[in-house]
Amino acid sequence: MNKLLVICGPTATGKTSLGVYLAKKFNGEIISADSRQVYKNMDIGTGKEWGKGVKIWGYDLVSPKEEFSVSRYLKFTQRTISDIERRARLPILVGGTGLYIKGVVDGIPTVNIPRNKKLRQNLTEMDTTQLYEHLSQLDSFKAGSMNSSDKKNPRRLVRAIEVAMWNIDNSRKKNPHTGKSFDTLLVGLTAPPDFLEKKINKRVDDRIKKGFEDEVKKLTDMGVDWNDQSMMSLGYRQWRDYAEGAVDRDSAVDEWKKEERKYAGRQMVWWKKDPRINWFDVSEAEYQKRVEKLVKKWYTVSHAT
RNA sequence: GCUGAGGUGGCGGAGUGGACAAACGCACGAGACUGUAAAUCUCGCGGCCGAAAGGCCUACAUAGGUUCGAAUCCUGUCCUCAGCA
Repeated sequence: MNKLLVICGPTATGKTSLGVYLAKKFNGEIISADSRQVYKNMDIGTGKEWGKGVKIWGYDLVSPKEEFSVSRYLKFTQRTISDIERRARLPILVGGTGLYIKGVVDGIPTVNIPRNKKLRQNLTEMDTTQLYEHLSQLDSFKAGSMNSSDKKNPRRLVRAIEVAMWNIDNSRKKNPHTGKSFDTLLVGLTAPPDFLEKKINKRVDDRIKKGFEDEVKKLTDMGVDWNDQSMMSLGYRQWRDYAEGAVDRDSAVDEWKKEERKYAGRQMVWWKKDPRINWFDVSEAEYQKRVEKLVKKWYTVSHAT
């Protein structure tokens, strides 16, 4: 079975650095699993790290005016991973977008069911109760299996309806995306909250120093709308309030840092229930060596199979 | 010193006699997650008991008072801010 190394964990834990380090040791190439680095012209704010002597795939896939999705991401990774394997190198998936990693590692069965714009348009008027009611009529099983949070989440309800409609219209066809199975090693990076907070704050300050403000200006100048999916990213989104004069610069920066911290928390909620992840605390000395040891063991053992 | 406004939970801020442990927002905590995922959404958030229903206690600067009943009315005290001296 082909190998896939995954490095996940909350923002600002140094995933890419570790990825680069391991790529050099194990003849690997990195694939970014980051839903924001896919946008062109958003370099500083999303923390792209070029030129580290290792090939990094997954940056600059689309224009920031475009819509992106897990589906597109998975199509991209399928191609790219095959390509890396063909060259007999190790694919290293590195990133903080849990759903994207899940898609690659475990597959998402309904991912190839396309969006239905017309349907979505028609559904915008409905509130969550009505949406849920509607879903129940189309697919009572799905409706019944939703948890109390998703039942009140319009976005999820709309998609569930979309999937249900598709299934009705295409009952013959099967369109499963099971994903390819890999011999996967999952490495997770964490840090104590106060350590992480300092790192986050510093990183935000660095990004501003590197010219984040100009980057945002270029984006709006080239016609990217504040409401575009890409601009809903951390930092850009908080910058809007400053750019529009609603808040002063310092508050925007503080807000950005705060949201970044909250995001790290959400990321941990996603991963901490996955027992397959091997966790490492990046505030501990020599952690990279210990990861390397683990990877080495996995790398050599599976080669024999 | 005088006059006016005001002191509510970690914060902002509602409430002006009963449905108040106190709207709403923020922060905080816990979670969800199958084509927007750096997105979106849910729950909790004075204390104690309880699985829950619910119960008990302490609370709206502070000390008293009026009332069946007060964060809401009255009085004293202490603070804060604004205007005048």
